[in-house]
Amino acid sequence: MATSTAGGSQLLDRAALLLDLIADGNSEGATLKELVERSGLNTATCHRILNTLVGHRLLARDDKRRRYRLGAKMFIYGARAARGPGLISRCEMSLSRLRKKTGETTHLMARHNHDSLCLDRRDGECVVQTLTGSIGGSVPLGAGPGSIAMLAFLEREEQEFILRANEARFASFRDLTTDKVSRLIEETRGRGYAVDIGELIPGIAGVAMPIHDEVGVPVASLGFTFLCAKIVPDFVDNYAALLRAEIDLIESRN
Amino acid sequence: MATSTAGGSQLLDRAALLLDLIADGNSEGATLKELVERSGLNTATCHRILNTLVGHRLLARDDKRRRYRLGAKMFIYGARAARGPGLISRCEMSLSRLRKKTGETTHLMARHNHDSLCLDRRDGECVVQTLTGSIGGSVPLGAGPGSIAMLAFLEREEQEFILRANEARFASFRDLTTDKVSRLIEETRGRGYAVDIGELIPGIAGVAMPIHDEVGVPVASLGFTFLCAKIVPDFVDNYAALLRAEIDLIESRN
DNA sequence: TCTATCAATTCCACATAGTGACAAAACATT
DNA sequence: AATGTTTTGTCACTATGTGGAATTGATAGA
Repeated sequence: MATSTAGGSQLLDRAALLLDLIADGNSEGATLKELVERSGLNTATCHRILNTLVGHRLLARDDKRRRYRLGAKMFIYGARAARGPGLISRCEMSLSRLRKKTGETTHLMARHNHDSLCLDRRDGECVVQTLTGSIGGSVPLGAGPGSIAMLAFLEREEQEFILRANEARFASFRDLTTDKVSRLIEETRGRGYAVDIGELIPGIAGVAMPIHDEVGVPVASLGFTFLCAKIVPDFVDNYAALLRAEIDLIESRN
Repeated sequence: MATSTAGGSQLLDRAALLLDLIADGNSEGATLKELVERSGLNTATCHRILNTLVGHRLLARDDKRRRYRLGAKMFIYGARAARGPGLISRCEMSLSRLRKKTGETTHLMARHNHDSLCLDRRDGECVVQTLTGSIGGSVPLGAGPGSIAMLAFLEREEQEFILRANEARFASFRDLTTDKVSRLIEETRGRGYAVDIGELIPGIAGVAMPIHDEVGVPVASLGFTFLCAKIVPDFVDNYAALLRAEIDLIESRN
């Protein structure tokens, strides 16, 4: 998970760790006890840090003060960050253009630890079921083309680590196994983009391509979700070409 | 600004303060020097904290490492928080319903320090110019109905403080002065919701109503933006009734 | 190209701020 | 009433974070 900032400051590192643990919690909200266990911190220390974060509204307490979750400040910072010159605003136009050109549902996914998370999307003309649902939804890295597109271009070592970590979670997806994901990774590497045709959700297909940061690490992906029924020869290639063009544009602004 | 958590932890308090200062920076990005001045921290200390936050990707450095802005984690936390049982997801349905019933642009605004910020919105059938633009945009508290709706129901003392703080910034809005805002506040208090008919942007009107938290403090507002030309008798009242109904629903879930 | 200036970064000795063990009160859940 | 969990406190210790000063790095002007 590489939560070690080395020359950082202990308290801040711990606070950041707790924020991450809480953000990771699949179901929303983590209890003190869980956080103590997962972070390895002393109960008193953990509680003190959480309290301070709640005080600053970076976290919020719920259910009659028994569970911690991300706080109101996070909405605000998130919204603010989205406006700044970050990923989301750099991809905004691309999403809209892709949506307009094709009429399909388009999305921007980003990586967060072992998950792939929907940062932004444009809904298509016909409503299709997507893995992540709307903004904020997440799936284990490895499930779905948007997710594979990122995973495929990570370092081998990291890939394997993530595959092992997510192994159990793949079970809840149709026919998904570590082996299958490995195969998809190879295909995606060869092809340059990820494709899924009705494998995860019957009748639903997806194409996605990774976005790399300045140093070449894949940090996000741009993709389409559409109905398998629409596919005709060259259909997928054409969509991939559209993605390629937008991503070239996005990456050129790095 | 009440950034004192009293029994908090110094380092965390400072880090939270810096995050806020950076998020507040109207133009994106703040330099170390600015942050040192505005926070009153020692340069070295400030630098160390910022570095650690950058290490955790809560902040990001730009322009060849010369400016700090909100980092990638903020997108992620923001997106995650939006999904949880917070304001955004509690209002999601309401926004969509309001948009559907009226065909107008609807938005959810929240308060952040002295600003009012667009957390979510649904675009209407005809594109209208709005004060805040899309998600993440902000205006000084006092400008625009979505903003007045919140300001009007704050404590008097706080209102006055904010008015004084924002005085200079009102100048960049059409005909806006502290006096005028005060007048609008009174009207809004009496009426229960805020209305602007072509005053800030010629030809554009807005209605907005505050959302209160568990203890009755206004934390957000729900509103419409539409063309003045559409207005007929009872038009605004009808829209206000729609807002009222949705907000009752939202607040009942507190 | 060289120099002056201001900003950003690194260093380091010191004291404060945060730690964790323990205990006990306040809540929840059964 | 009994159990388990969360919250609040106290306290001695020292690792942690602090800030002054020095170093390095950028920018602009000559």
